Amino acid sequence: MYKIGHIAKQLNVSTDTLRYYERQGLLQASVRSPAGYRLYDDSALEQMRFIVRAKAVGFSLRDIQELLTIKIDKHNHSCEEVKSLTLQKLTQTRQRIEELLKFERSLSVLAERCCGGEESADDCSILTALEDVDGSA
Amino acid sequence: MYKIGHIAKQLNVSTDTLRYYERQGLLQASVRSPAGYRLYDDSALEQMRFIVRAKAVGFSLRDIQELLTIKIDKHNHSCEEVKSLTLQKLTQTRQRIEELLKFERSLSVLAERCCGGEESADDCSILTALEDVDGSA
DNA sequence: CTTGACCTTGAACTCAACTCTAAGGTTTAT
DNA sequence: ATAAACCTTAGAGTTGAGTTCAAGGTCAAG
Ligand SMILES: [Zn+2]
Ligand SMILES: [Zn+2]
Ligand SMILES: [Zn+2]
Ligand SMILES: [Zn+2]
Repeated sequence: MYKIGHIAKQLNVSTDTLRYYERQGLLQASVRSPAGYRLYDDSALEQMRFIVRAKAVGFSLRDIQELLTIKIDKHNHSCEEVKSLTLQKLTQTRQRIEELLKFERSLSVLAERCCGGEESADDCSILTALEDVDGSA
Repeated sequence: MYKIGHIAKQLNVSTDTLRYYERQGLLQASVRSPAGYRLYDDSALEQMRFIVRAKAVGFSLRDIQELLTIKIDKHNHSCEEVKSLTLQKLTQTRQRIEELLKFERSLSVLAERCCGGEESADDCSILTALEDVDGSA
C-alpha cells in the first residue's frame, strides 16, 4: 500500500492532482489508514497509469472517465464504443490542428514581410496588413 | 455614430464581447449618448476590425493589447517589436501544433488497430494499449 | 520531545475569453 | 400609450485542469 506522495512521485504528478482526480471520480484510493491517509494498492497504481497514458494521447479527463467506465466493465461494452471515443477525439484534434495551421500560415506570411528593423513602426507591414481591409490574413 | 448593437452586427460579435473588450482596455466607445449609450465612430469601428483580424490570425487579447499600444503610437515603436510579437506567437503556435500532431498520430494508430465491432470490449486493442506498459503511445 | 516531512480538509484562486442574469432605463413604431 | 427592441450596470457563472491556502493532524528520527 502506497501513500499519495509515493504514487505522485512514481507517476510524476502532484499530490494535488491525485486528490483532484479523486474528486472528479477518476481514481479512488483503495483504503484509508487509521489516520485518514489515502492508501493505494497496485491496481490503483495501474489505473493511474492508464489515466496518465490516456492523457498522453490527448484524451480529456471527461473522455478518460468514459474510458474507465468501459474498462471497468469491459464485458458489457463494445469495441465500437471505445473506437468511437477515439475517432471523436481524433476528429477534434484534427480540427484544432487545421485551425492552428491557418494561424501558422498567416503568422509566417506576416513575419516574412516585416523587416523587423529598429526603425519606427510607421510603415510596418504587419500593422498595415491588420489595418487594411485587404490584409491577406 | 453607431450604437453597440450596430457594431456588433457589423463585426459579427456579441454586444457582451464589445463591453468585455472595453473592460479589458482594448476598445473604448468614442462618446456616450445623453442616456449613457455607447457611441462608436468610424475610427472605433476600424480599431475593432483590427482586433478581429488580429484574433483571426491567432493573437490573444493580451497580444492584441500590445499591438494596439504600438499601433496607436507607431512612431515611438519599431518594426522589431511588432515582428518579435509575431514570431513569438508563431513559435507558440508551432509548438502547440507539434503537440497535437503527436496526439493525432497516437490516436490514429489506436483507432486503426481497433476493429470497432459490436462485440465486447474484453480484447479491445485500444484499452489494451492504454493498460500495457508497452502501449505504443 | 521536538523537528521536519508527510498527510488531511474545504474553499478559494488561476487562466482566457467570454456569457449570462437581474433589474432597470430609452427609443421607436404602431 | 404601450409593446418591442434597444441600451445600462454590477456581478456571477462557464470550461478544464489543476494550484494554492490556511489550519491543522501524524509519523519517523535523533
Ligand atoms: Zn520594417
Ligand atoms: Zn514591420
Ligand atoms: Zn474489437
Ligand atoms: Zn477495440
